[in-house]
Amino acid sequence: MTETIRLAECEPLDLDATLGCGQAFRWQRAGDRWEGVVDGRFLRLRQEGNLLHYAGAGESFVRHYLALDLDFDHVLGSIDRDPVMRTAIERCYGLRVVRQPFFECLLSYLCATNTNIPAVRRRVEALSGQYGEPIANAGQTRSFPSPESLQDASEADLRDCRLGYRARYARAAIDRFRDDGPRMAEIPSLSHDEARRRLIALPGIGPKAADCVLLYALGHLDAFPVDVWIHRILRRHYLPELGDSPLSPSRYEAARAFGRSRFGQHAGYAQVYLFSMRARLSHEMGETDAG
DNA sequence: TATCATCCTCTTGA
DNA sequence: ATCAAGAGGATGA
Repeated sequence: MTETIRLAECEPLDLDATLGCGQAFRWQRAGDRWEGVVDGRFLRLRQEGNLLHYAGAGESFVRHYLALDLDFDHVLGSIDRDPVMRTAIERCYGLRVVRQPFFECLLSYLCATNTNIPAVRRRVEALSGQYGEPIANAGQTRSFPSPESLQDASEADLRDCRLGYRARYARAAIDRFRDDGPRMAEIPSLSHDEARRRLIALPGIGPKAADCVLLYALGHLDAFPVDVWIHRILRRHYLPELGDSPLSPSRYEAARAFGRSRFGQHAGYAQVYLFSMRARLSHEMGETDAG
């Protein structure tokens, strides 16, 4: 660790919660620090109270990735609307939504359908190991591959990276980046609704994955992804009328709309805080946390 | 328009 | 040790 950021009073951070909550898949705890790859850089981070030690990138890169510029108390204040949320905020205060690279985030959440967090991590690591670029002074660690680096990967190759039936969708999505690159590159600059439509139009990307990309990569903090955990929590604490039938498209939309209207322009932060409390907030029938 | 079976990998429990 | 059951979203019938 070569450099240090002294976190100001208005820049609260809980690094463990932020990197360990399952929003980004390449972080690993190594003793008292975290190691991960972001946008081709091998980052090492360690938090010691209000000191954030870092190496592998410049201060502005680290600040931007961790969204230290965010008006944090304003954001949390805006979602602090009920006792459940208040508890989540108290337990995870300093948890932040990081700013992930678009393509990596898209493929990661394509790999995250119908599966759990550890499996996604293995897929992302396999893709990086096979097709990513080496990084100076990072040992065997490689970057997450670009669309260009993945052009040579066949569907079978992607299956070898444990994608399973998702390999076909991943291959087709990568093809879109090759064949329609400029249009894909527009997505980050579009409005929430328009970007969402374009994302859902991609093979293997449905409403949930699209909402994750909107929130974790495109900066739409009002996105509210609903996975089974959020669905359980909403059912238990907010919307008992959701019942316990599976999450159909209409039910998904109802849950999403509820989250967005209740928590407002930073609903995505509410989602992340609720998700981080999933074990405590959803104990209905001995469910175990898969991630 | 809404359900429902299918896809695959991994974990858990028998 | 081996294997069946189950978890988890997108798709297409």
